[in-house]
Amino acid sequence: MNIGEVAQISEVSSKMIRRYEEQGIIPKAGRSSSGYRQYTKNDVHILKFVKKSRELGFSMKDIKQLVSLWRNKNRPSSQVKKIAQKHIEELENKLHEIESILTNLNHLVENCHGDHRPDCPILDELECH
Amino acid sequence: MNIGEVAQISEVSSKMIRRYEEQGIIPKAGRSSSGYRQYTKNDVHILKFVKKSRELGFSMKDIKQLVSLWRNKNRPSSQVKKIAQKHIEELENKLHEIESILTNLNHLVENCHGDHRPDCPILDELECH
DNA sequence: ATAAACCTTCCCCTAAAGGGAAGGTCAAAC
DNA sequence: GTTTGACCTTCCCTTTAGGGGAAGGTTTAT
Repeated sequence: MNIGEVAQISEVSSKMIRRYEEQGIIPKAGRSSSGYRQYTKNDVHILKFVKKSRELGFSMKDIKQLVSLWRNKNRPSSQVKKIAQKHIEELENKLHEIESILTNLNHLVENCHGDHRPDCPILDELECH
Repeated sequence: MNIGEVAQISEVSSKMIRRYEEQGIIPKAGRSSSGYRQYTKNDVHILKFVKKSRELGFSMKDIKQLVSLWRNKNRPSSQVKKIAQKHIEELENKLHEIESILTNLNHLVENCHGDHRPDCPILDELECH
C-alpha cells in the first residue's frame, strides 16, 4: 500500500505518518524502487493504535513508549499503568484549572450588563490587581 | 524605568514585554538616548492587565482587543461581554472533552492490575478499534 | 579602570499539526 | 505514444505563548 491509502484507512494524515516515522514512533517504511513508502496491514494497525492514543490525549512522547510496550509481549503492565496514571493526573490538574477560571469568568459575565454603556465589571476586574 | 524593573513589578518577563510590544498589544516604549526602553507607571498598569487576562486563559488575540476596549472609555460593554462569553464557551468545550477522556482512562486504569504480568486492558483498548 | 549587571537584537527550541512549493512517478485516457 | 491528473518525495513556513542563549553595547559600583 502507498501512504495515501494507509492514511485513509488509519485516519492519520500522510503528513503525520511521515512525521511519526521521522520521530521513531512507527517503524521506517520500506520503499518501492521509485522511492514510494510501502505499507502492510500491520503498519495500519500501529497507526490506529497511535491515533486512539492521541484521542485519549497522550503526548507523542508517551505514545512512543506505549507503542514500544505494546509491541513487547513481555512488558509488565505496571509500566503501562504508570503512564496512564501520570496522564490522568495531568488531565485532572488541567480540569481543575479550567473549572476555577470558569467560576471566575462566569461571575464577571453575570455582572456585566453587556449593552452600549462603557461600564464593565469584566474590565474593572482585569484592571485592578 | 528600564524593562527589568517593569518586568519585576508587573510579573511579566522582559522577553514577553518586548514581544507584546512587537505584537502591538502594548504601546511602543520610548527610548533613552542609548536605546534602552523607558517605561512609566501606566505601562506597568497595562502589563498587569495583560497578565491578569492571560491568567484567565484569554488568547493574545483576545487580549489585544480587551486592552484596546479597556483604553477606549466609550466602549460598549457588550463587546467585552461577547469576548468573555466566547472564551467561556471554548473553555466549557475543553472541559467536557477532558471529562470524557478522564472517564475513559479511569475505567481502563481500574481494570489494569499493574504488576509484572504483560496482560494489559489499557493496551488492549488502544489496540482494538 | 574594570567587573557586574543591565540592556539591545537575533536566532533557535518547545508540541502537534497543517499549508504549500518544487519536482519525480504512475496509470489511464486519448 | 504522449498527455494529464493524481499521487508521491523532500523541504520550508506557520501556528501559540513563551523560554534559552549568543554577541555585543551601556550603566553603575567598586
